[in-house]
Amino acid sequence: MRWSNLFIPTMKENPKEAETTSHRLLLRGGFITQHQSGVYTFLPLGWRVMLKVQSIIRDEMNAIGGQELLMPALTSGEVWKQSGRWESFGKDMFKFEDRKGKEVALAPTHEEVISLLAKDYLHSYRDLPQIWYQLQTKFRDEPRPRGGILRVREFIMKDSYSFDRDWEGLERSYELHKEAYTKIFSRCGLNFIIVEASSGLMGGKKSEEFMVMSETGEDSVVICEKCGYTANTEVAAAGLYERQIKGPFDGKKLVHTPNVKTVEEVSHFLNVQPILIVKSILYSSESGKTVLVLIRGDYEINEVKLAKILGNGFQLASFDFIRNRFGVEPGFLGPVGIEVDKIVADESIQNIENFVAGSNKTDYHMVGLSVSDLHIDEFVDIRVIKDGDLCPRCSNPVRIKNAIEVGHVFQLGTRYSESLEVKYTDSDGALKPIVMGSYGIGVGRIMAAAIEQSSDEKGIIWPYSIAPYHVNIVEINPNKTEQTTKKLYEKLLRSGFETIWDERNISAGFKFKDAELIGIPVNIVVSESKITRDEVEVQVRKDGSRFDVGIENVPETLNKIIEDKKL
RNA sequence: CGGGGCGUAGCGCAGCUUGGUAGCGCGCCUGGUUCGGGACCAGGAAGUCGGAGGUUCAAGUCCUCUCGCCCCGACCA
Repeated sequence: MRWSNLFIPTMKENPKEAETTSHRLLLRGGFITQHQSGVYTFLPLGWRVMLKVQSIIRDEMNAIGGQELLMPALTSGEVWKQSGRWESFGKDMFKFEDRKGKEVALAPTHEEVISLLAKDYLHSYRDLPQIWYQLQTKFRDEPRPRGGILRVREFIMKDSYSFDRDWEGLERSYELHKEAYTKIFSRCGLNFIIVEASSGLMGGKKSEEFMVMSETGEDSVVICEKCGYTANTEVAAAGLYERQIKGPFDGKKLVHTPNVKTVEEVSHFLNVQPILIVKSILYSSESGKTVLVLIRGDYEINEVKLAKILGNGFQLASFDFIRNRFGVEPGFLGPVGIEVDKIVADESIQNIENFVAGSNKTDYHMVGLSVSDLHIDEFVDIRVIKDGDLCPRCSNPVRIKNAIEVGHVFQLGTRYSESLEVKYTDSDGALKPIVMGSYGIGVGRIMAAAIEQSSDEKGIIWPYSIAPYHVNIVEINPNKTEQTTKKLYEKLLRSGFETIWDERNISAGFKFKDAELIGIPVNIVVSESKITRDEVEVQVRKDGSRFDVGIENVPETLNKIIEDKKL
């Protein structure tokens, strides 16, 4: 298409609301525009990228036997109540009433809907396995949308679901998805890693995430460069240093620490490192059971790990609960002499001696304590792994980096088939729950991640596979070279290159800036001087290289450049 | 939900302290000159100053309330 007919509203100046690279460049390049917090319109250029990504996804999903369908976004509240997620999603789900007063919800995901679909149609082991997928808009009322298109409230997701006879079947469907995902993200030009993950609200057993390393990512992952262990820090096991650390205190005693509550405050007040302070954190269950959790002051509690140990139903106790039950201000809670049902301690406590803890008396701490004073029932790993901690597999110090989650695969097992009674008759005549998997890809996140990973100060550098167009013809003197340029343009189209032709009557510099901003992989400069020698200039966006090419040989040369430079 | 910041022309901003006819740059429109790195000259259009209420002779500016957007953090005692 001719640029003068295209709708590409580029901006010279940075919109002030955009901080991350992808957000800024998508807005400036005229790819997206914001409608409200966390809700965007994809403008023609942006939508072309989205369509390309979706096309790659369809391609690879179909290749593993996936069948595309489309479920409703407007769902009945009833189905969520059946699975119990009406409550657990809570405010993250957009819920409202229709005119008859019936509760409905905009689907944040589709496990319930598809499970009920499977329940209606899959009755025999002969119907299994199945892989069904859709590309559809999801709605989640995120407390805080951020990073432009990275965390939004309305977004397009590819979600697929597998239905198998047994766990072995699920394992196969799961592996097929991992292979398909690997191809999808590779074809989209992303560098990614697969990490162990938490299954969170989805429920189920095994789960892994596909992560694109990026400073702007909201997730943090652990990477061991020695043995290759990778995991989301939400679930990463933490290795432990053997060395012992001793405090400076002269015997066990109570010290006056008026209004000194946090680890940081205690550390300053007593002039002792955080590592020598034991934090005491109280969890309580609805039935009134209490567990005191101890952790070293330099660590934080990993709620995911803790939930596995305590079981569901335990929550961080409120300040008032602590005051009423123990008659002490929360900041001075401690293990010595406290009456709780259980005391659980992180393993890291074993490595310290002669340390500080709360005293259960407001405005006082105990110093000079050792592990044997604490009456610990159980030592466990409940800490959030830190940069430099030891790898749980090989004890090499690990690194922690930010990442963007672009895909997530779950082995759901029978989480939904049990609660929604999705059962089939097996060959032995027995009624069994279908074993399910669930697999998601954020389409918009692929687009954003590609930019986070590939851009420069001039603009976006699209991977060829998802670029909105392949080639942009920059025509320097439109009124003098039109006939030749038109021929070139048409030849490129016939050769299969998605081409735009910038014949706008504006200065050359303007065209170059726009071209670089929107990141088309190849620019072809047509100028009067080179035309007289039957040549044009080919510019590669990725590395800035330029070649004078005979006008007749352009398509062949482009194919060669695309291959040589791995665009 | 807690903290911080910002709403003035399509975009980026000034004006608010100390109330007195709404401004700048870019973009847009018309005409002309340019034409390989966001051109130049001349002329022009465009703003309920986020919204409501109040104080005042007079409010973009002061007061109250409210809506929206961005960033940081979310029970770690």
